[in-house]
Amino acid sequence: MNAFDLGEFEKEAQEQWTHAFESNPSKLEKCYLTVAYPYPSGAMHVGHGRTYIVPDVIARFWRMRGKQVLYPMAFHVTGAPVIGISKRIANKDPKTINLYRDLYKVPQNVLDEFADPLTIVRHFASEYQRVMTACGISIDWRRRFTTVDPTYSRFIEWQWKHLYEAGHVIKGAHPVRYCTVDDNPVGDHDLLEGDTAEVIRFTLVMFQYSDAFIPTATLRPETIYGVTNLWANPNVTYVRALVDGSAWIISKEAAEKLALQDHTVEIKEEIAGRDLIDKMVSHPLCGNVPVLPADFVDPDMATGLVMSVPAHAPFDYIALRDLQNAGKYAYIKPVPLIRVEGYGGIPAQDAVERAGITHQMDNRMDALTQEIYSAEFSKGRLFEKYGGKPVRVARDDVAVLMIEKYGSKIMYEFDTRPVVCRCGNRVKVKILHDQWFLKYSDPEWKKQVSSHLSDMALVPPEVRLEFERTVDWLKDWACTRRVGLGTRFPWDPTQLIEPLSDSTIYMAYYTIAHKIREIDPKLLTPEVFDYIFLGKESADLPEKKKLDSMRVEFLYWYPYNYRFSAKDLISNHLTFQLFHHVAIFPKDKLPQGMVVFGMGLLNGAKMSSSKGNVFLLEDAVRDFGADTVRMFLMGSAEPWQDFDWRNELVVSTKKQIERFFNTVIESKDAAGEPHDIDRWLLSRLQAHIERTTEALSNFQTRQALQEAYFGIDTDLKWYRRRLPENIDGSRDLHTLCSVWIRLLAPFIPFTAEHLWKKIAGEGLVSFSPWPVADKRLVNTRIELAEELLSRTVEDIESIEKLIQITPKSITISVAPAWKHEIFLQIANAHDRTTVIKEIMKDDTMRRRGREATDAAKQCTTLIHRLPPQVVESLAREPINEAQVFEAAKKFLEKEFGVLVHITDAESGKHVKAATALPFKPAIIFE
RNA sequence: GCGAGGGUAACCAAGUGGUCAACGGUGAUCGACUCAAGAUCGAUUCGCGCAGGCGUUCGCGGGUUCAAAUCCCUCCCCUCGCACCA
Repeated sequence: MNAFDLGEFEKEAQEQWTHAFESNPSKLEKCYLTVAYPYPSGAMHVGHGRTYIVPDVIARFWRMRGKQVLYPMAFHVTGAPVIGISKRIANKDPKTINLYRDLYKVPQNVLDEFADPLTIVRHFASEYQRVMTACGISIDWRRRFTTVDPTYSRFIEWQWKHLYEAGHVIKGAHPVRYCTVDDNPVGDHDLLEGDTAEVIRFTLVMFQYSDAFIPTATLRPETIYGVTNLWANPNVTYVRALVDGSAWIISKEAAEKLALQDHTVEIKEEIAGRDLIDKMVSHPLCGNVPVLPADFVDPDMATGLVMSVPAHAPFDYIALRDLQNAGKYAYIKPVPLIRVEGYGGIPAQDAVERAGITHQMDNRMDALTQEIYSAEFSKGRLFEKYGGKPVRVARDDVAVLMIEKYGSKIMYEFDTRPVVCRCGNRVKVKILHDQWFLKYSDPEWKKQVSSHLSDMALVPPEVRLEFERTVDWLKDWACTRRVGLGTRFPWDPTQLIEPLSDSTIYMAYYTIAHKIREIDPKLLTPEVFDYIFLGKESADLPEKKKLDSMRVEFLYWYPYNYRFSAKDLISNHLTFQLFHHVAIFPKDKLPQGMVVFGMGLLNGAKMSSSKGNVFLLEDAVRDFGADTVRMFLMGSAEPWQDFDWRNELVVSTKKQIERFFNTVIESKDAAGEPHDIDRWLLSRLQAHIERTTEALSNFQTRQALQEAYFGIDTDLKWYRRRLPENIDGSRDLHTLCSVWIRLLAPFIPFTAEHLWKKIAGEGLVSFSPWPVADKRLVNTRIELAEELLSRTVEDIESIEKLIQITPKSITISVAPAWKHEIFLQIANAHDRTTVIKEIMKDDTMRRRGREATDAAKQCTTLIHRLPPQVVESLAREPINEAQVFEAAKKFLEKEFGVLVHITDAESGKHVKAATALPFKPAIIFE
């Protein structure tokens, strides 16, 4: 059967591969590759395909190079997303139903089961395995697990015991975005609006108002000395509430918020905003000030009341000025308290007037506020009578003073609003207690990670800086959750370990996953894992024999050689796993390298499941064949670059595979005697082998394909052109095919497996030895001769096209010996600018005069234009050009259909002959 | 805003001082084969040129150099990350 049928090849190979990639410790050197396991909440698209195919190509490459390769896979099912999905499906949310039923093509009877979240991940996990297998990904499936397996939970508990004992896990309180309807913290992806909002810490300044307090929130407590009034919104209903037992006047919204931030709040009565206007309030640091009306005061911002510092806040300045322009409160004057370079006595006035702002609603107001805020913070200094400290110092000092002496409290609030939950409710800030953290901020821990990072191999090298910044920047990570799937947190079983935190050292678990299943989870105490992973002996270990065999696995495989993952995981997962590894494992078991992937585009637009802009991997395999999908994904971009899936390109990739297939089928039985051109072909092949090997060693899948496919294909074109008439390919083509199939086997394993059977008879190409370049077959003489010939052919073609006449004959005039001498001298010269003078010192050259200097100049230009390797070879050993052309005379005459003469330029009469240079003969049309 | 990466001909993309008018691939045009279509093969694809050449190009502008897509500076634009989420 010689037909090109990818589907047939796939069936053939799958039968032989069933258990082929199961990998056990052996005498061979190991190579352990791991990729971030998927969260199977939907169908795989071609972007996922690339994520798993890249490591597979690398795995297949190293396997052929004789290493014991481990490439395992598992499924991450802990976390909350699937819970939301199952709820939405149960509630018949049309968008979700559409996604799962129509796009992911989940059968209705399965969809009905999706009310149970675990069913969803189980369903898609088996789909993943099926499609990965269809793509030919060489995974050891015996080691498959999910993160809710009881044995895995025991492993996580063991890990956390160590983290805890090392002081990396701490308990604290923490302000979070919170939805009171869902009764849960709100993540970025759960926000309808306000995803850029940050939680800011405000100081509440407590103004005395008769028997109650009016708290105003500020970021600038030091400006208390310049307060001239408070602002209240006359159209808002405020409340009088008992907050921690004392009476506060605040907005209704504020009462609700404060109740979430460690305060007991009891609303007593409502107070109309207008009833507060013109009332006097006081604070020990600013004395008595009035409450003034302002429509801009937002009851949903902090306490709903604010203090006014017109000298330093542009908003306050304009609001006051507007009231005064209406003839009111003329007695109030801005009170400056900060001196700052670049501004006059009243900075807010200065800035507003300079910007020409006349109106409260001017959209430059925010920028102006920010400008003054920054200027005063970085360069401002309080007046002597207020202590004379720089603002950056005074701000904290005054805040502390207020909290200690004047009853101030802290209130958390967003910097921009509104912030709205997916459920439609306004998000608030809540202080969460009993929240546990991984202390990634710990400088000592960071230092260990940095130090290890500097020893790691990172691909591509540019990501190193990003990793370093991430390690610096990481803060404490909240590592427990209240909802979702996962392992219970050992010190508070009401909480779960957060899903990113349980996925940090699972690469070690793969080494034992297929064996630990045989042990009752109840027996898996921390001591058991201490033995397997750390070699710590202890009494009464169960199932010692099994443990020993797991210890052997771990010691053989670990540490992993490379971890593959998309670049968006640098700032969390990829860095987290380094923290956890350095915390748990000894130095010789720490990760050795990481490869970071780019993103996937579909026809130029970002791939996104939620937007429906995806091409399902299964459909791609069905429509184009697994090898086509693989070769396209590997060849269209290097792994770390973004790739763009476009059907038209995929179609042409399939044609390329077919061309390769046909070439091998046609050539594999060639038996002719080899000619010089065969020697050329094999010589070139050695370079392709070398460069493909180097590219794959560096994870450059695209570069490797350029060499292994297009490089060889181009050579074959020249080869066929040069083959003497009536002569078939030689038996060397068989050698070439054998090499070519193996070079392409990591990329298109199905086709390769099929062809290998045809050419080698038995054995799997997946386990056959990777080709090694044979130096003895490299023949630079022949390569140089062909280079000269093809360049000359190109020249003749371009002249022929230009002058548009059919010549009767073509004469090729090779350069005379003395020009070769000049060429050599220049090529070997250290300083090419002075070499011409050196040449002209020679008598015979000087006698040639101008002719010689011109030739020297032309040679210099030519040398710059030729590839350095060519110049180098020529300099080492010049070739006999006349001989090369004589040998190719028949070929040239066939190519151009006219008589071809070869002459020495000196003996030719034609003026053109004088232009002959080494490696660039004169061409004369007659 | 902060951090990282990037802008190359119709499109994708290689290329980090002279091998560069710029690899390779797509698309397009022409030609061969064919009754025809498809597939396949060959040629062309910045401008000019009836002799292998010249001119102008690598986000914009400026600089360094005998020589710049490549090094330096200003600016413009794009992508990714900025966390309690996989």
